[in-house]
Amino acid sequence: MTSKITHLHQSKSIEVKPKPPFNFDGTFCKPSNFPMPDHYYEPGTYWRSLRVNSNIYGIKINNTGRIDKPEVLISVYYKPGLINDEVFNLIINEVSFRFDLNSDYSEFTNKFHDDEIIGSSIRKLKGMRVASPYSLYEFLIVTTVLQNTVVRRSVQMMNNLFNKFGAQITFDDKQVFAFWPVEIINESSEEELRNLKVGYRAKTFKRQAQEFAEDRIDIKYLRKMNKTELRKNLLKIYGIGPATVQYLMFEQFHHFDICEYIPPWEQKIYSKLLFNQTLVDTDKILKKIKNKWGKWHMLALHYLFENLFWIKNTKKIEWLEALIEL
DNA sequence: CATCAGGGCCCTG
DNA sequence: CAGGGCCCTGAT
Repeated sequence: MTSKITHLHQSKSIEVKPKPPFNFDGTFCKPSNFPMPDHYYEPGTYWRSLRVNSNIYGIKINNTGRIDKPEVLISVYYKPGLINDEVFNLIINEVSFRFDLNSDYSEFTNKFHDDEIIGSSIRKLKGMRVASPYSLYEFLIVTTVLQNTVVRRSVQMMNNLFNKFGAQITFDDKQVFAFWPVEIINESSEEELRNLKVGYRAKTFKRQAQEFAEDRIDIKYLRKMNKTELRKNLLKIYGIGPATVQYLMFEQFHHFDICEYIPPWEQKIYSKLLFNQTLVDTDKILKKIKNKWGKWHMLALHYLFENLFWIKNTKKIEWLEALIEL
């Protein structure tokens, strides 16, 4: 509850050149995601907190290039003494990985530039990366608060967690929350967590924190695994089922061809977007996306999905409003 | 007022 | 492999 704010004054920057095409705003702003207090975005600039082991850094990313001539300036803000070349490089590499800056999306965007369904999404978001700014542990917090509830409550749970366990930092005139270290949850009681209105998820948080605290999850190892192994190992983690494992493999590990399951909410949206119907059987949806977009089918859905929410930001989409409750 | 579903997953039989 | 239970909250 103590709202101690850490100021980060010093910074070090580096230019990074992603492979073209690269869409800055599509990469750093995901309108379909629910609001999180850990970052701040405005067109062309993105600020967020980043926890590396027991230290917290501020990250600012500026767009200094264009879609076909990409360049970003990544600045790392730190407390005196908490940076050296090794840590700086680690942070830059990690940020590059999480936002998938080093991948080449040109084959995909060229191939489907004029596709009847995703063509307009590609033309608008060409070079948008599949990005997840979180560590694996942090991502599991997000997916857990999403489970079996409405978005409004997910937001409430997330804010309660940040207020109780998070740290606040300010840098470059922006103030954001940072995630807590695993140990804090591991040392808290389930009752303490339940007081944050997370319900039965308290148990999930405890079990997951324990698995991470005991070093039973090796992210380096997971990143090297093939899809089958990865999936099998992720499913071993408590609280991860078919829906979460798919989000993980896609957003965190950048596998673009692993759609085996369509959650009910997305089923409604894809029924409309792909068939212009209210509810189409998930098997039929799966068959169609694999048939049309092959090894890119999940990426294709992402372009379609995010573009829909970009449009929603500027104009009202009646059928979508009905599917999104406040 | 009561009931229920909501962007799943675990556990049991 | 199907189905009940789980915390809570807004909608009905």
